[in-house]
Amino acid sequence: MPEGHTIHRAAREHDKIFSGHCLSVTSPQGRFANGAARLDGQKCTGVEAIGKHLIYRFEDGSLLHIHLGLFGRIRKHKLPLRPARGAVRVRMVSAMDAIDISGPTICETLDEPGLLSLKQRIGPDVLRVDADPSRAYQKISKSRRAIGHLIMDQSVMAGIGNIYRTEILWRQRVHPLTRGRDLDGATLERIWLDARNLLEIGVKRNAIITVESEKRSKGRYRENTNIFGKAVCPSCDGAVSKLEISGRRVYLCGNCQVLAGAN
DNA sequence: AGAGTTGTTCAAGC
DNA sequence: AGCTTGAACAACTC
Repeated sequence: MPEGHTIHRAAREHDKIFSGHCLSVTSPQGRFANGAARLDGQKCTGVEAIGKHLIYRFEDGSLLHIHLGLFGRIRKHKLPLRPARGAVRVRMVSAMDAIDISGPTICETLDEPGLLSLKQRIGPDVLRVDADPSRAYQKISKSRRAIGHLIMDQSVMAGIGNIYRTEILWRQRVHPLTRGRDLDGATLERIWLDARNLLEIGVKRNAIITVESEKRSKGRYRENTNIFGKAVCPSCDGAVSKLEISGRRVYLCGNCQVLAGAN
């Protein structure tokens, strides 16, 4: 489920509803919720997203570290609560609100040094105001690997997942197989800014929306993309082709996206 | 029912 | 060293 926007949206929402409140923290399915018992009954002091990682802080200094992986989900519930449905690993309940977390690949308590090492191995996060994109630009311009790989590599820059990768490169007319070192600084900056722009829209809308003029459909959240999962390029009407990069599918338009520096 | 998936890490081999 | 590949894991949808 999650690209970076999902996690940042959750962090903002959970910070609002949980900060300053005592939480009941339980682990209905036991497995995985390493250290959860120690958090039970404590006051939450803040929630933060770092790339696709979520950090909940508690008053005794404990940190709960969550990564949803490919299948993890967070569901918000109304009180009174019903018993957890499905494989819920952690449930957090305040006087007003509750969430269930299912399927995380990481669910553990962390100390400050652990958080520091997490922050150090993650690249600048496009959704964080304290991000330093030049760290990403430097890595990319030294690499001969495909830009389609690099922008989704969380140690290069954090937040982009498989759908945004396709959409950003199409919007910026960059061929996903272009080597990092063959892209100029201006292009890298366009990629960064577009990523931030799109993910921020994702946070607000709770959906991946990458098309320019979207009619605000009432009711349901709906994903709306240009070429991800599409057969025809909306810009030139040419056929969309498919590639695999970093083991995941990438869509591209061979007319619109230029392979720079091929030689 | 079985394949597919908005992710990541690790190990082994080149 | 850097890059690639494959496996493992997770929970749900169609």
